[in-house]
Amino acid sequence: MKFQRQSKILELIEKEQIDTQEDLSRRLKEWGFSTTQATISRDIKELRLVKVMTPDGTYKYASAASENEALA
Amino acid sequence: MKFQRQSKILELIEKEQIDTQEDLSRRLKEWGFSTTQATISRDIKELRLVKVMTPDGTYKYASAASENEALA
DNA sequence: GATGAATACGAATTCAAC
DNA sequence: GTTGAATTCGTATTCATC
Repeated sequence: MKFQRQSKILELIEKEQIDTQEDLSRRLKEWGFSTTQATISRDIKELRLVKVMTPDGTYKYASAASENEALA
Repeated sequence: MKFQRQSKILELIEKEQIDTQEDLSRRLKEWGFSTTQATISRDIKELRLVKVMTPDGTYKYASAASENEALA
C-alpha cells in the first residue's frame, strides 16, 4: 500500500498546488488512500519532498530528490 | 540590516547543518544579528529556502532557488 | 515494518509598534 | 517596509497497536 500511496503523492504534488499535509491527506482520500497526517509526514520524509515558496507567494510541496546535489 | 542578515543566512546554511529556525537564530546571534524566529521565517520565505532530508536521515535547511525549475 | 492518535515541537502569520 | 511577541497552525515524533 505504501508504494502505491507514495506514487500517488508524487503525482499529486506535481499536478496540483498542495500546501499542507492535511490537504494532501484529503486529496489522497479521494483516490482511495485513507491515511493520516502522521503517515504523510513520514512519506514526505522518505520521498524527500520539501515545502517551497512559489513565485506567486504561496507555499507548495515539491520534490527535492532532483539532480540538484546542492540540496543534499 | 536585512540584506546583510540574509546573506549571512545563506552562508550559514551552506556551511553548517542547520535544522531549525531557532538554531539559525542562535547562530546568527553569534555574528551579531539578533533576531527572532518570526523574522527568520520571513527571510526563509523570501530566500526560498527549504527544509530537506539529508541522506543521513536528518533535516537541514537548504536553498531551493536553484536552477531546478521543477521546484517552481 | 507500517500506521494512527495524541503530543511536542517547529514554523507561518497576526497584530501592533516602530 | 521591517521587526518582535504572541498566537495559530502545520508537522515531526512518540508511543502503542497491528
